[in-house]
Amino acid sequence: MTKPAAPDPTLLLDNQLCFMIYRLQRSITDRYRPILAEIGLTYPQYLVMLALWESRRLTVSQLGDRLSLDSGTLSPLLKRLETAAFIQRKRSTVDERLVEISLTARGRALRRQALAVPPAIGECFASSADEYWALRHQLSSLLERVETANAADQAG
Amino acid sequence: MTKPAAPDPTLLLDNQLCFMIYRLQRSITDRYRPILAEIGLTYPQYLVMLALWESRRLTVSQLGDRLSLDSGTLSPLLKRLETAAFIQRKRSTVDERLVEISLTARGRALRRQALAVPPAIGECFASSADEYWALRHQLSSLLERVETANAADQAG
DNA sequence: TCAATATAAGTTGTGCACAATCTATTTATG
DNA sequence: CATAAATAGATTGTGCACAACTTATATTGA
Repeated sequence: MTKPAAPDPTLLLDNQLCFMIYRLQRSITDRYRPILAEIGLTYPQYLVMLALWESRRLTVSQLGDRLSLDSGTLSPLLKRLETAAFIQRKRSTVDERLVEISLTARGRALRRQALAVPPAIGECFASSADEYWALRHQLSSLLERVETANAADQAG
Repeated sequence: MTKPAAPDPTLLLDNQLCFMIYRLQRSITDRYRPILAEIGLTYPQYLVMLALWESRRLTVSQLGDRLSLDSGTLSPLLKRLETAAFIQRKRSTVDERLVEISLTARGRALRRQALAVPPAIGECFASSADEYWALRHQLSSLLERVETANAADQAG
């Protein structure tokens, strides 16, 4: 008779909140993928476009701050959005280190189509407004705790 | 005087729960990265090892079911774990389509070191047991809703 | 003024994720 | 039994993420 492989519950996969959030994130991306594909975007590209529809004109590092992404991720992503003619990149004349990202006419026009995305996703996140706000609150405090812990590690 | 760029709140980045979960997932991975690096694992590799510490022996597709990953992701990942001598792969003699993944001595030994991971992550997920279980419940019902919606799309 | 430092963006290399395809094996069916 | 269909796993190609490095420009301060 052999001992059970993992008697200690601390390492059980299903006890890990991180595993739940890992699956949740991929599930959500799965849900967005076919809907965003219809308007020619991936999920990270959609987030960039959301940021630009709010701000029209951002430097690469401002976008990075907004989305918590570095130039190693953004540079090639933005190149693809430029190839798709949704955005323009222009060196700033004031400070030639900066590259300013702005929407093209096609990028601005895409916003009308994107308005159909949230309804198409449906109510799978929350079945009521109350639930939505409760969840939003929980997730935001969880996010803050993790980011604070990370920042503390960075410093200490 | 120009109109605000995004008067419609449905496309505001910060109103998207998905964006919160996207950042949360990356924040959590950031938190695990340095801790797991000390025992020579990435975060997805850690999840695979957790599954194997529970089951000792799994086929590639059983692992895929457990983690919701396909062979396109698992094959190269398992190859890296094999190179690191944490796991072994062996063709099943009963059904030669199957590849059985099992732990090496080194892989089993790694479990003792991994026991230090959850304490090292600390209490950034929940500050109390009650909060932990509440969060776990919320996330699991959210996950189920999204997966159900995805499955419904698949069918319909 | 001009050398040290800092900042912005891009590049390179590694490792997931996932779609699409391929090969080998097994099971189902005529 | 022979062939069609299904299944398991690997491979290829694309697109993030992120670390480490490079180049160009700006800022600083001796």
